[in-house]
Amino acid sequence: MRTSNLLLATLRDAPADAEIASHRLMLRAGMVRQLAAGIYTWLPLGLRVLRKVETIVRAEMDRAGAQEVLMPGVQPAELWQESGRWDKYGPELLRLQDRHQRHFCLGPTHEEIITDLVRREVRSYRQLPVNFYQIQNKFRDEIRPRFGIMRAREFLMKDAYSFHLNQESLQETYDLMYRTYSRIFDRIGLDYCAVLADTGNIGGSRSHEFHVLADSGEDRIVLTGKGGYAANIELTPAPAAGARPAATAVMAKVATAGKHTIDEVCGLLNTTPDKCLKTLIVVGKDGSPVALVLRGDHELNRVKAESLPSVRTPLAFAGAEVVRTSLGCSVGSLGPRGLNIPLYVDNAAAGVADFVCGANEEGFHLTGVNWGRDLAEPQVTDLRNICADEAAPDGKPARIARGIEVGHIFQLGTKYSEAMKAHCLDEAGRAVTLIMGCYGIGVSRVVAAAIEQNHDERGIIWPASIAPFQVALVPINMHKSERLRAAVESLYQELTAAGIEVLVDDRRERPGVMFADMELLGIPHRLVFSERGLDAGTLEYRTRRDTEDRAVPVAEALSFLRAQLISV
RNA sequence: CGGGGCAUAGCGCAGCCUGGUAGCGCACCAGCUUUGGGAGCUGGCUGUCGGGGGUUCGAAUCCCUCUGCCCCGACCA
Repeated sequence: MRTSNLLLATLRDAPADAEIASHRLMLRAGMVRQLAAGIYTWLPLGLRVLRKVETIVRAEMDRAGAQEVLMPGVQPAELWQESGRWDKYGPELLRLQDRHQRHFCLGPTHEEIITDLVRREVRSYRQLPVNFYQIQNKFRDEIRPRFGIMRAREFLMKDAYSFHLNQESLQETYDLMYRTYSRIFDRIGLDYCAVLADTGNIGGSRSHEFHVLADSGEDRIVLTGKGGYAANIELTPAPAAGARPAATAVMAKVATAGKHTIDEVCGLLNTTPDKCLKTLIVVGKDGSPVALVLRGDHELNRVKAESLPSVRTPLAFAGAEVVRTSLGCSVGSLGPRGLNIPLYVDNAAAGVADFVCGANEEGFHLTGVNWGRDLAEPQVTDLRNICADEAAPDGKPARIARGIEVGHIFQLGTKYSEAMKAHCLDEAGRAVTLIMGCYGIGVSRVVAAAIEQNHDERGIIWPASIAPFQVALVPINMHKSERLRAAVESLYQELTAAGIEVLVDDRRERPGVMFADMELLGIPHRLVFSERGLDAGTLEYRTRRDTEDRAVPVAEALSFLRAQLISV
């Protein structure tokens, strides 16, 4: 490819609203352009990368015996009503009507469609197990699309669905997919890990997420080292508290006017957050408030809270108004003592003696409060996120890292097959409900995640596996030298014939501009042509990560590059 | 959805408070000079100032309204 024939839409400045590195760089490098909130056009350069990821994913899925299909993006409401998700999915499901006022949605995922297909086409156990996959755009009307391609509303996903006669068969395919995903992310060359995960909206039992480790990740994962515990923090149990110390203080009410935050109250009362309890009011199943009590230095875990029977899903905090009218004071003065609403207390909060908490009276807190003496022994549960260095379930200290979820595999069980009556006959001729697994990879997100993990101040540094081009040829002042033009052209033909993807910068630009653009694009290898070099019979070579040039004899350029392409 | 912010040329921004008929940098086009790390000079193009309504002799500027985009959203519970 020649830059004269490529939409090289590089920008010196990124739009002001691009927050994270991958978003800025994808815009600056001319990979994508935003059309609407969370909706992007892929430009030629970006599409090359996206296709690279897709190709690797497809090859490994095929290798694992999965069969590719392509399902519709627009899906009839009937199937979603049949599975029960038409009502449960919520506003993330973009619904629309056709000219006959029939209801449809844009597919955020395809369990219903594949289950419908399989119940029609698969009749016998002899056809099982099967695993169908597709690589297709999905649409999820996210509350808040952000970070560019990372959390877009329309995005490219590989989704696969497997069907089985029994749990053992599902487990086999699940394990195979686990290995396949590992191969995929190994091949792409990302620093990733697989962790135990919550099943969320899709449903099912066992599941693993694959995370690319990066500080900009929206998820937090708990790790205890190689081969140890690895899970999303959402479902990592926090360790139980030790025995509660004996009460020593006398309960007292103190004026704390104007002090609402844990830190403010600690400052005033000369204590620390771990001696304070905070009381969060969330919306209950029936709409009435429910109190959750945590230690002042701990964080509420959303998934754990949502698993409480009397808490409404999705978790929502009660509004300030509701709190004031139903509980008689503002949120900064709440405490568990004397609250006559359902009260759930975190393990750690239940283990504190002589604690500080709000008095449920505007401008007052209580000190020296003790469970079982000043208020009833609490109903104890695990409500919080585990903290760094606390004991993980395997007993080792937890390390907490940030991750970008790029893959997720689930054992769905019979959630969809039962609701949609997907059966087939077993060896004895009995109708058996199929058992399902499902396996997703955010293909477009992988592109963004790769950039998050591989960039510097000058631009993107692509892993070779997904770079849009392997080699950039940069001629200096080519318009002045026919000899130089001929040398570039000759090597370009030679490399192309050898199957190497080359981008020749044939623009009549100054060297600085070409260097800067090629580095922004993140092309792994660069060869610079100059009159000076040709006089010496050499080209200058450097990789995207180098800062020094190496002289390479023109005649050896091809063999040299071949060797480099293998080693890098 | 709640809270906040922004909307002026392709991108980044100023002008708005205090109303007087739109500007800067980059990009783009032409020419000349340059040519090893985002060149210099000269000349040029580019705007329904997000849409609609109102106030006014006059609105980018003040008021109302709609739309779009962005940020934040337990840790004040």
